[in-house]
Amino acid sequence: MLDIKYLRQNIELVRSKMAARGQSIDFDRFTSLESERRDLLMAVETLRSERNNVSKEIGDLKKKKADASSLIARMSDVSAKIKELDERLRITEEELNAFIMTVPNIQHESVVMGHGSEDNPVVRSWGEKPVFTFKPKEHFDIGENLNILDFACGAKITGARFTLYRGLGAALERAVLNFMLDLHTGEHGYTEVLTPFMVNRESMTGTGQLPKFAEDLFKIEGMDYFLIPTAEVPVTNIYRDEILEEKMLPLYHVAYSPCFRAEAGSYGKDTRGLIRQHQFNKVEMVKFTRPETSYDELEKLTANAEEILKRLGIHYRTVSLCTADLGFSSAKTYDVEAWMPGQNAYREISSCSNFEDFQARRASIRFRREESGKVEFVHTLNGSGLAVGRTVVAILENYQQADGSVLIPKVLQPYLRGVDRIT
RNA sequence: GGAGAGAUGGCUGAGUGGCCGAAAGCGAUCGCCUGCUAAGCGAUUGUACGCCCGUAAAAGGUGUACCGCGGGUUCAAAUCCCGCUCUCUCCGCCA
Repeated sequence: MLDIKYLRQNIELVRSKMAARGQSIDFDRFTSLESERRDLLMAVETLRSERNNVSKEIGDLKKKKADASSLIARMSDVSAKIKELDERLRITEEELNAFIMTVPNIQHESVVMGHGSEDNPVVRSWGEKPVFTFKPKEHFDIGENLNILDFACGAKITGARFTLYRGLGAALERAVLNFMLDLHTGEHGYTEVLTPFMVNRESMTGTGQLPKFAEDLFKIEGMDYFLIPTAEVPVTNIYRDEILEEKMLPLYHVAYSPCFRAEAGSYGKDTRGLIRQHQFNKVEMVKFTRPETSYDELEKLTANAEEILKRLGIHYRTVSLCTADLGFSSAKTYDVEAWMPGQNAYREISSCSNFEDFQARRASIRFRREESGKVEFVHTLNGSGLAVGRTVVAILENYQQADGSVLIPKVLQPYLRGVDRIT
């Protein structure tokens, strides 16, 4: 959510920023709603002020046993008027709120103008594509041949886009996520949290999934709870409606969670394999920072995600999302894309974003400056570190051997009781 | 699932219709005192939104709202009434 005051004063700037994102926003409607709100507010507050004053007089008169009936009659009218204006104000604020909730964040000046993912500039890459003496297979073939991934069984138990992992497949998934958590907590300074996997409506609204993206969520029947699409939601909401001390910042949290996504609108895309599931595991990093450090923190956060792939020995590249590809709440996003030899493509395995104060304003997460005592919004950032299922895909495809077996990267072997190859 | 108790500021806790944005204590900040620390004394101590004045930004003044959330009664609600949520205790069930 953008700052209403900022929006009011910078309409043209915001308009051009939104145009670059391919969004057209009806700012005339905003302007008229906004001035209507202020007019109504002023009117209602004036009446309230009168009522407060006269009510005091009535109290005094009554104490002196004097007659207050004419004042009471007048205030009765005033109260009725207040009620009526209040209702109009409520409706206007609701509309204004609904409007502002649908305006995306303003992108950082370093974000390049583009029309789609093909315009995302590559900012760096690491490692090299492995060379195979045979035609590398896709992970679902490797996994099924080794009997560690069973897509048919996942479909039987639940439905499409669910998978059963068997034996060393299940163990590999667990090894990968433990390795990630240990690295981020042990070397990168993150504090681990384990959160609820379903959250209420306020939490979903705080991080921006609602009201705009309800169709992407799974909702619990009979309750106003939702399955989380990412640990970002519960972790960011830890500090919802709080004022933090400046010296607490920056706060680093890392959380494992399963992620549940309805994947509405992605029919026919990545229908085979682990790439696009209704349920997948992810290790998520979340930061709360002072505004002046958030872009440095974004670089560090992205480096923390990349470090996982370096240690696993998987070639990747990092792209900076262009205006058209940038998420709703994000001011700047780096995607880390791992090389997947079976697919002969780079696939997103992490997405690291700086939301600046966009989420913090929605979720009301603030901090008090030590110097001035002033309250300001924090900046929130988050990034996958990494998507666990897709990391397993990358391992299977990059470490596959001619005989169909898969080597286990050295760093994971301690997490697999020393197993160095799945056969 | 059944029975009961509760929700007030950073914290503890008073407040059953007007003098309550809210006593008192603790904590915090500033000042005095002091060789230093402690003690003591004094002052300050929420957030949001609007308006005025003014500014590079601020400061300042003023109004309104906020005592779990939503509604109602009343000239007037932290206080009375209704609904909801959450917390705690006991019973049942359970990993």
